[in-house]
Amino acid sequence: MEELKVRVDQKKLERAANVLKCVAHPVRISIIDLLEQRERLTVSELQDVLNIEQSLLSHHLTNMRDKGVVRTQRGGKNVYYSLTDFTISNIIECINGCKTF
Amino acid sequence: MEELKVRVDQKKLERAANVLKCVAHPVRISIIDLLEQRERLTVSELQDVLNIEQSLLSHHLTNMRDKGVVRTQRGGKNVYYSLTDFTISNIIECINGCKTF
DNA sequence: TTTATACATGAACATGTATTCATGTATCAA
DNA sequence: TTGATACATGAATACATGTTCATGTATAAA
Repeated sequence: MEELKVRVDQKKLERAANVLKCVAHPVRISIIDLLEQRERLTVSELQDVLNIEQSLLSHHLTNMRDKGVVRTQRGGKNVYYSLTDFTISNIIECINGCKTF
Repeated sequence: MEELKVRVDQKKLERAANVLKCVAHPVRISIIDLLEQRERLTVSELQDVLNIEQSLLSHHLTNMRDKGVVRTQRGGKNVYYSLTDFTISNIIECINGCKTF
């Protein structure tokens, strides 16, 4: 019997859980998917595609920003959102790779 | 301007979100990590490593089972848990791969 | 057939999350 | 400076989730 223990430390576990929680929503997955296709998008552009209330979208984006999943950059009247770390999009591919789901 | 749209259909989005929600918890990530190391583990074995109340662990496991992340097999007094789809463990690697977190 | 072991379940509670609505702020153009 | 556009914020509500505690059930051994 070899030693059995959790190989991820507590802090990392919590950060990972937070990121995953942030990703774990249809709208937010969609946002990631869209930002994978275009490096940066304005809220309006996202809204056009997602067809949800401006305020709700804004809340989701703020959430994602707070958790470091996206970052923003103002350009005139627009605010451009982009993925902080492109690797995040792999997570969705991982899920898609799981045939069971 | 090329066409921009969400490339994942609604049902898949919801299933993905559910799986991710299920994974998005320190205890449950730990369970996945452990089941990656040993194909199957009993509740007691998990409990020994995780150091949480039996009932709480059982709730987490039931949760994971309901969402298809793990499956069970009884062996005498024990119930063995294992990953339904080993691919799920990639998610943790994905997270680890994201340097931002 | 009782007792112990291993695990599951349900109620109850606290806390967290999603959504809506109303309102606020920044930027630009007139 | 006013108005329009683009976006953010906060309060309120509804709903979901995490945790504990008490109790229930299955299996095996005595």
